[in-house]
Amino acid sequence: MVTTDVRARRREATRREILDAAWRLAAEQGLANLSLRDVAAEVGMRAPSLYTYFDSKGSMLDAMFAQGYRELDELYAGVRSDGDLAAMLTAATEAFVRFCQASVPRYQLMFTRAVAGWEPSARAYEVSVASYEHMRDRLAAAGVQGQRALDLWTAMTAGLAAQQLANDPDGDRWFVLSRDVAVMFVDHLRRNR
Amino acid sequence: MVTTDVRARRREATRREILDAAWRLAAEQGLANLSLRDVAAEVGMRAPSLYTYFDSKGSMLDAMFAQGYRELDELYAGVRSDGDLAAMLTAATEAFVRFCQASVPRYQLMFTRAVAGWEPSARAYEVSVASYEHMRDRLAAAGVQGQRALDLWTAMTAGLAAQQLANDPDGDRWFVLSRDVAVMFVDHLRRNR
DNA sequence: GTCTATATCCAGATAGAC
DNA sequence: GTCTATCTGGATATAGAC
Repeated sequence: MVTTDVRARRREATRREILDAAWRLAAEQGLANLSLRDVAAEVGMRAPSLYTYFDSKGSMLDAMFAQGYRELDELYAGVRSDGDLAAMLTAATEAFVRFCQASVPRYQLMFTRAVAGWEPSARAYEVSVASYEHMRDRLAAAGVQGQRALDLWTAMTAGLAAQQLANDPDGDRWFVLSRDVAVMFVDHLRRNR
Repeated sequence: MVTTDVRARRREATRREILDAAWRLAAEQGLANLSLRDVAAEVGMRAPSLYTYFDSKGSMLDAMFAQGYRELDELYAGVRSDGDLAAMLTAATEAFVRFCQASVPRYQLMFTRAVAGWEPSARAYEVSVASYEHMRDRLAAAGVQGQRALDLWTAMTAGLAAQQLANDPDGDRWFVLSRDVAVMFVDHLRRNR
């Protein structure tokens, strides 16, 4: 049925519009203060109409959460891995810090528990796990092997981003340490081999 | 006036009781869900009575925030600094991760923006700055000099704690990397001298 | 698919009696 | 200093008309 297909596309487009509006408002007034009323108003609707597109506020947040991890996945996929390891890790770290700076609410939704009564559903969580596994495999191929090394790495990149956002959200203070972290880490790997 | 003094003490004791109750409830039901009604009930009062002891919910959170940084300050003051640098940094990192694990709401209040409409007042913020400066001075005395090195250090410890709380709140998975981080960092300092 | 109207609930804060 | 009663505002979600 062609008409059904058209309607499905239209529906998907509206869902996108709603999510875009939600991100926009979250950036303006804080993720924790995001309300369905405001999101609806932002797309020219009233709150109850949103329930045509999402089962609940939680399922809308689920969609945003999964979207964030798909974006991170794409970002990491674009990091060049043909140079030496330190160069690749530097690029990955810089990309990650910029990714976090680009949208504070996205960062909060993906990496902190900033929304009061919500946590990602199992379905949404799977997307984040897939993203993590892709990163793990790419790093392993580049020479970062073992859970312990990977944990050390994620802690350092998470720390850079956290400090950058908390203390210098629009600046470079921790971003510029990306290369130091990468070199330090590569030296650490060499020493423990 | 003796009576006034007694009343001031009593008042201070009640303030303590209220803060203890707030921490307890925050641990049970989440910092973001903390309400004055519940805190009041926990100490056997009704919500309006709390306004005798705190101007607003925000000022209660301010007191909790400042309390957290005073506790962190004491913790760091107790870290032995007579051994070699790597040993001291390992101890400091382990202490910090345990400090964060000991109270998730305290961690959220101090280091994230987990409460919707609140941020620390200027007075409360000063306490956190003082704590930071003490840590900075202690590290400088031990051989960690310069803003860049300090920023690198805070990022790594913040990252360990963040990953530990997010992915293994009651475990050791990132805690056990404290020594690796310390040694890695000391090597980095030596190389850049 | 969108609306109005409403149910239900909970929050912080204040007025004023005792 | 503590209470009851209330103000004010906001949230998610549902019922049912159009």
